[in-house]
Amino acid sequence: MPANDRRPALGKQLKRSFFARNVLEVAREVIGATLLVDGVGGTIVEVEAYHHTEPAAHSYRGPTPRNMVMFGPPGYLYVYRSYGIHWCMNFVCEAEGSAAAVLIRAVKPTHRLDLMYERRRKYIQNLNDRLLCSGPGRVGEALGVTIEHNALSLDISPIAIHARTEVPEIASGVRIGITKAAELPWRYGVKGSRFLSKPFPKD
DNA sequence: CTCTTGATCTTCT
DNA sequence: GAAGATCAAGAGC
Repeated sequence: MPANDRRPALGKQLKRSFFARNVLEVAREVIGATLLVDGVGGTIVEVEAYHHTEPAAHSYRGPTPRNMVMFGPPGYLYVYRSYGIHWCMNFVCEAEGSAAAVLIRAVKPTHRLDLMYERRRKYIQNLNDRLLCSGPGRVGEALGVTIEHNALSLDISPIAIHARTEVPEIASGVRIGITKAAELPWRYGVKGSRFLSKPFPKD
């Protein structure tokens, strides 16, 4: 088994207060953490940061029914519908009113792959480990996240996030699929991971 | 490998 | 009416 594929030890479970600081710091530090929803999930390998001061964020134009969780306190889950099809998950960060969040873009599956395969088979025929959670929509489907999970606390069941026990080598780059504030290098990930939604340049 | 298209929810123009 | 923090399938090279 490649060293890259070991299941890392679980660190202490992160509390809501972990998210009450700069969204870029949180984005870097959750890389390598283990995200579980009802015991299903794995290692976070790719995220992006968003903040209400830049136009790519859903919160840029102020609160709406969809994004209001972003304007609330940090340490909660913001779930939104993407392209009318997918459910994408974010960790709300900083402070009430900051409307900052970290989008979970890719996870290396380590826990309950059986359930992930069962869920993802509904959307794709030729499935493999790499296709389970390598993209924000895929993460939502594999982990069984829907609008029902919107505004749930990040430190209370069914959600658990465990701190990393080793610090991976982190790559950063521009965010994917946006046209506004496209120059900000607010995408972070595990350098060279095969579970990224897309490689980083020079990976 | 790249390109195109359909899926169809929320928000903005 | 159009665009968007996306994904999968199919065509073509």
